[in-house]
Amino acid sequence: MRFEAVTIKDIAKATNLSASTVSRALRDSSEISEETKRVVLDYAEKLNYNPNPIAQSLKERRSRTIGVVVCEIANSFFSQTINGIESIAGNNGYNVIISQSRESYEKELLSLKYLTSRSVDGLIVTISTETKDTSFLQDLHRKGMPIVFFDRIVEEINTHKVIVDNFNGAYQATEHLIKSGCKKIALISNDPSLSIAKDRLAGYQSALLDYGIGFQDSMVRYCEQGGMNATEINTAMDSLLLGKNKPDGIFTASDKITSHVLRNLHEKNIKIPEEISLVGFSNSEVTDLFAPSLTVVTQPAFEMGELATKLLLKLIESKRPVTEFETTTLSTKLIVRNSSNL
Amino acid sequence: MRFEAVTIKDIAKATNLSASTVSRALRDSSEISEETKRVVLDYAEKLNYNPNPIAQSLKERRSRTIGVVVCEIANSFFSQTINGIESIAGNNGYNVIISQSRESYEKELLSLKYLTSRSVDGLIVTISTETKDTSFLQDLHRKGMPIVFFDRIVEEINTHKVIVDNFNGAYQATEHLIKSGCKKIALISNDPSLSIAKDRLAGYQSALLDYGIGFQDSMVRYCEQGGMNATEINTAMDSLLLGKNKPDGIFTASDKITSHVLRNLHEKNIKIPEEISLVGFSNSEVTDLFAPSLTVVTQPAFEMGELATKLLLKLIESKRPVTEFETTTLSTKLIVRNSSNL
DNA sequence: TTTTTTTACGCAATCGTTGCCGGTAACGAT
DNA sequence: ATCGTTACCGGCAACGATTGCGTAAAAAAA
Repeated sequence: MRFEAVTIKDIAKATNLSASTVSRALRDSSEISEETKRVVLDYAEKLNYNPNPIAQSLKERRSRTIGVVVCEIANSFFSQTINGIESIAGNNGYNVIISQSRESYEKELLSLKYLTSRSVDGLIVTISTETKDTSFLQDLHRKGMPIVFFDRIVEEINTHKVIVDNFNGAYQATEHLIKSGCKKIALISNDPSLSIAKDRLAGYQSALLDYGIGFQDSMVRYCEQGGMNATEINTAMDSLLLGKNKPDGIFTASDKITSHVLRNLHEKNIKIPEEISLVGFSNSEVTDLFAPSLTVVTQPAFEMGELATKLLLKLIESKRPVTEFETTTLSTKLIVRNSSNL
Repeated sequence: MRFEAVTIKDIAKATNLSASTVSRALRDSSEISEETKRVVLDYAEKLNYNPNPIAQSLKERRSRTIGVVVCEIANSFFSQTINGIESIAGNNGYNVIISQSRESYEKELLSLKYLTSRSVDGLIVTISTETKDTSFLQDLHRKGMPIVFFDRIVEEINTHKVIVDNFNGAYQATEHLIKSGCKKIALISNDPSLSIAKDRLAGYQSALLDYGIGFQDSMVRYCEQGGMNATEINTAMDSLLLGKNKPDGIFTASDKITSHVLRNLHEKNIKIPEEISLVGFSNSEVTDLFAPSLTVVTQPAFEMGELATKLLLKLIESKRPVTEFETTTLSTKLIVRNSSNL
């Protein structure tokens, strides 16, 4: 079944004018008499005419569509970002196609190929935890595809980027654990190849150093799949807790990891914060309801989405090739609750 | 800046063939010699040619795009549904444009107008809590736009629908509360004009009846904004708890309402389940981590999305107007945890 | 009245792709 | 030598909207 829309030709036939005149009348050209404009506009109104965006896209060689590649929609941080993206895009007449990588390099590549073959005008991307090879993105970038990275950025590609101060967010979280009395603080993070993982590790290390606690590699666990499956995190937890150097505080570096770790601690009947304090990155809106309520580092996800989109639109709508790029760093926020109380 | 793609004409020029021959060679037509095909395909491969979907859309008068209108992406139930939608759509070469109503009739209308003006081939819709007037949707449907409803369906429009057995889900939840010893069970639900609210109310009433507990209107509260703001729910809770007939069990009929009610009970320092038991619809993946862990009714959101998309594609790709429509009802699942323990 | 300017509109091409028709060369059959 | 067939390929038109260019008619200037 097909939905037949009104075209400019329908209006032309009905008004006994040419398509060009109708087009110009609709776009309020000065070459058309007021009289004719009124006739055309009235008729267009009556028939509920809408210009066919596909035809316009073909003519203008642009789709007014931006592609977004995130790891997972059903993740508070990303869904909030998408909210921000859609709000700005919508206000500027752009639509958004979202694609998920599910932390898989292969799916990410497929997503990117799909989006570019759908001729998007630009891309907003956060790379998957598996991604080591960014040559496809580099190719796209070289060929002139506007790209903005957020969250997990690709350092070697020079374009606009939107991130939070991951170093400082991690520093504050670790510092908070230290001030809460923790002496042996573990870090459970994403794959260390990710930009965010690097920065958060650095912040964690720096805080330990500043407070005279030595950094130990044995206190750090990396989740190569970014916490997509619980097993990975449970393994990390097991090895961490069964060792001789049992931590009294855990800093988790992502949304998924945080909730999985909390679940694991529950299963092990470990008291929080009495035995182990827990602080994690999380943008979930219900961490205050957790048992115990979670001390979290939150990111301004919505603003990040807005900003990334504004930057992308600037790239897309720029007349000449852009060579000056900016990396915007927003602030995280530490919300202290009961999983880390003194 | 613009991203210039390779076109059929580029290949035609380079191979000294006509555009039509190239087109046919690429589509493996029998009218083209194997020789020519190889030349064309090799060249296309080398240049990384992709057919321009916009031009194809214009030619074929279809966009291979489906529009989705949900209330909020950042809601577990809907993001899981979107997952299902994207998976089926992607596998069939369709892309998905998502639009949010944020429970506002006005935004819903704007979303629908936007999507249809972007010439989507079909729509997957769940209506907002504010929506009373569905004439716009009816118009679209009458004009032949394929539409599939899920979750909050529009009864008066005859098309495919995907829902869960809301009656039974509510019945089970209420029954469970009764069997847990609750005598005075409150219901906090969405606006009663919504199909799901009606069905869940009916299931709740029926369970009360079956177990010899009279239904009292005073035990029911409706949230006209669907729990988009906490105030509305807090007001409902205040009036419910301050009355002489204080409930000993609460059944919440949506994701958002459930977590807001839990938060409200915490603020009031009410012990769960000792003072009040709580059971609610929720598709959040972390309700097991709540304090206390929540007894919930979950919906197979992903499958609903998949199914809705399959049905929509069937509508879109049907040669003749479809007149026979089906309403598929999936099952909910009651997961008993500590917010309602005996 | 004649010439110039202005007004208002149509024609045709374009974007990339594809369906339809037509054309040509090669080859075998008559 | 002529005809018919087959295999291959090119040209044209169209999808819907836009735009440069051309032009008839009306208005203004001469």
